[in-house]
Amino acid sequence: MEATYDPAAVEHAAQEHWRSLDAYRAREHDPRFPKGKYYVCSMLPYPSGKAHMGHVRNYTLNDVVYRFKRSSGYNVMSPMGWDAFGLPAENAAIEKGIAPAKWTRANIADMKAQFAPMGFAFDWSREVTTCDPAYYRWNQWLFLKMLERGIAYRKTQVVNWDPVDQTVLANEQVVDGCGWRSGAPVEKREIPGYYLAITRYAEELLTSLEKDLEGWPTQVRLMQENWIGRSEGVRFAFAYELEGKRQLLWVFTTRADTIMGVTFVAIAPEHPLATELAQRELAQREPAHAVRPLTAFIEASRHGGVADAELATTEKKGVPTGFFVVHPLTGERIEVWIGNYVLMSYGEGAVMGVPGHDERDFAFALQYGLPIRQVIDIEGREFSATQWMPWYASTEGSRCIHSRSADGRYDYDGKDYSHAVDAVAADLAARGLGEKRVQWRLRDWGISRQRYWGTPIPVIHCEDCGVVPVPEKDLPVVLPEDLVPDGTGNPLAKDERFLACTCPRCGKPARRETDTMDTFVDSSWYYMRYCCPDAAQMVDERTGYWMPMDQYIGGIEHAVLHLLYARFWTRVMRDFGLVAFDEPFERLFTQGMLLAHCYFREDATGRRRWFYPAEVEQQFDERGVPVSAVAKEDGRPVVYAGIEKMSKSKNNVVEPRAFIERFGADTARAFVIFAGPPDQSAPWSDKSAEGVHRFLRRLWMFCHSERERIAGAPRRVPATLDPALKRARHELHATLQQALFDYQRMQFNTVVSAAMIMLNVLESAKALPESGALLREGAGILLQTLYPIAPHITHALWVELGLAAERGDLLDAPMPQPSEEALRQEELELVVQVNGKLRGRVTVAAEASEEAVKAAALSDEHIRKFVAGKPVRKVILVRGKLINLVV
RNA sequence: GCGAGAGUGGCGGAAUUGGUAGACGCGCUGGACUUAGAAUCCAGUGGGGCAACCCGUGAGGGUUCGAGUCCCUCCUUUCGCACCA
Repeated sequence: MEATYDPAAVEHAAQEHWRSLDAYRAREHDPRFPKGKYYVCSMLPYPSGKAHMGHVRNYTLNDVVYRFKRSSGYNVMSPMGWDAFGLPAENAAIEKGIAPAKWTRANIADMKAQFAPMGFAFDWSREVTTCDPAYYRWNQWLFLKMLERGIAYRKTQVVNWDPVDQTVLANEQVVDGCGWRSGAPVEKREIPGYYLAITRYAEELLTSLEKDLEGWPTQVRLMQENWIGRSEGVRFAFAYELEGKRQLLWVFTTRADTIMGVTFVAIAPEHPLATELAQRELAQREPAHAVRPLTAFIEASRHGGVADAELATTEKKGVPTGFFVVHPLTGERIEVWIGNYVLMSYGEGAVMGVPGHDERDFAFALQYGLPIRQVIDIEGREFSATQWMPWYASTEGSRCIHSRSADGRYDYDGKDYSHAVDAVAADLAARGLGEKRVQWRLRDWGISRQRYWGTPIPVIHCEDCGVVPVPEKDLPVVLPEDLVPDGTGNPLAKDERFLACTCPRCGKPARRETDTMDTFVDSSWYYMRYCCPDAAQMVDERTGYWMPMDQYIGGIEHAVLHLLYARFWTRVMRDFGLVAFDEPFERLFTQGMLLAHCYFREDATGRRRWFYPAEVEQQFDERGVPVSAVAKEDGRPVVYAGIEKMSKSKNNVVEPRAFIERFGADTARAFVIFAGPPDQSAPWSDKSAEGVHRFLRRLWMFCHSERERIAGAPRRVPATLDPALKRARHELHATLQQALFDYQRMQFNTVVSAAMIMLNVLESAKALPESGALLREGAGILLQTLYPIAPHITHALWVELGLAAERGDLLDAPMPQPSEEALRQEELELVVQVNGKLRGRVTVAAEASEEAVKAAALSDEHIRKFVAGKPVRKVILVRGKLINLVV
């Protein structure tokens, strides 16, 4: 055994050992594991080409779960793959002139090589790469199935359009109303595309959140709940006449109790009625240069961002149409306005305007001088038509007032919120003008992208037959991999080889669809493909064995996108009989980000130069308070800018390679685990990481120096021990108990602490006489406790101490359990409180009665001083902890 | 604006159910070993006080024998949603 710890050699040897065993290959129904399957998986990475410490943290968490569960007797499977389609590859192509396929595949190879030294227990035989035709053909296949059943459908809808890049942009890609790449003002445009009917599953996706996902963080469940956004209300109509025909203008409201307070109706600029009225305006107001307010307003709202946050802060604007509809209950004539605050995509794209009891309507009415009526009263509070008060919109303790129609037919005065809503809904229903209705915020999932690097949507456009699905036998529709996008539109649209095809229905020449699928389609089911990567179908019975996944690990940023789509996709697969479960992820763990310190120096022009943390030396005063930081290169000061998310622009992305070369993967792994609770963000710190390295080195030294004694020691700890040895053993087992509890609840940072405590205990016990057996037992417990976090060094020491020969490979050695006997104590030290304040300690027999403990406490002179002869009114004894004397 | 979470030493963070606040580590101080440094080891390290002791978990109140933990009010902060009718 080497006297000094050499991480590179140790890690290389351990990895070679496990590679030779093909140790991480998971097999269905493996008889070696009595407890059955356990599927743990991390969200698959995008192959950017650069591995950073954040990856190390994420996959170490995954790996700790893998190893702990395997040591606990489970047949564990932990796969890995690549989210290989997407925009960054196209941008790299534009920048460097490389085909996205080539760039992506090179990155995958690179990243895989960078992950290798970390020693993660991935079953690479199950690797999935989403840009492989063998994978994405099943995206296409299921899409065709959905098309058949109407779950996928084609429609034309308003989207964000970048006029320079010639593509649709997602809401997140619109920055200040402009395209994030081109900088051009984004337009709203009606574009045909494919949608998946996720709203059909809205109810189920919502109720399942509470029913089936106890293993998910409440935060994520809440986010999904809000995203799905169920609201109960009333859908009703205002009647109107246009060109001699009676028509209905539908609106949705959750406040039907305020229907008597309607003073206007507002419709979205994209509302069909707005379009129609604008056309009438065009027809009426010749010549062409005449002022046409409706057309102008609609046109203006077409520009400008549609990002929701931006809309929320935009001033409320509108235009009166001069067109009137009839209030369904009062018969009043109500003017229709076009309002920029009405969303076409929610409800009916039209709302009743009740300025008295809706803050937005209030602001709108105030701006345009529309009447404001109070129809709700709360405990007689004063209502002002010039000043909005939050209680105006309250439903709590509300009563309807001034809510009688002129003819007396409808009267809600005195009714509270829910009775009024019921009555209004019934009255509307009786007239055939409305009914109660549940409205969802969730919208169908638009999956068409005018992008090259994605799954081709398998449809063909024929002049005669229209849109024709590609027949199943012709799948996959393979994406040509040699195209290099140049930033202007979709290169597929210019590629004749791809475009040209024949119509499957009539055989005439036709054109292929050039839109590709949203990459969230790829990530909606890859974790099922891991179970059967070579299957000739989308999934097979092996998926039934591994799924649902036992533990999913990933970032919270996917709370409403990927995690919602995957739940939806799973249900679609279930309804097609492909799988037999509703929810894909039994338990979800959202890991925190890894942050890093950042430092900069400003030059004369105010430009900041950011220093990589390792280039900076932090200086402290005599109390340990940081006072200044200097650059190592010139010793001159730099400005400390705090702890931030790792980013290229702040030059604080810590790359694992150099660190691992110096300190080893075990140190990197143990530090990212030790740095803080796994579900919270934690800062990377070179100094602290070195502290963890020191611990591993001490562990190595300890095993090296005690190796002979341990090897020659009895395998069982003697039944009777010296008090000092007994205390040490007690602490060892109590710490183990704590560590096992922390593993269960995924609080791995304190497991590292536990291992450190164990080493401290052993270090002080080694000098005690007859400590050999205890050291042997303790070293075994320590190595097994630490193993899931730092597998290489523990494996090496396990072998060196002869424990492998005795108990087999560390991989499958069962986790030790604390011994009852070691945990039992004959004597306990109790804390003595007087009136709840700590005043001393007494040592008593474990079974001592309350009276005995009290007597022992009172016999202590120090404690008597605080009791000061006063009568003890009450004694509270907490077994094994403390006694409190109340005087 | 709405919703959720978090505020503990110089720093990262501990403290299963209300029961010894600050585990473990970093940093810092002193010492040992070294020609010297690095490394390592030993001791100390919440604040105040010579001491007995007092004060301390964002602020203020409350419940309790006892509160970092429970309740109320407020402040700060992070995250999510954001004209959803």
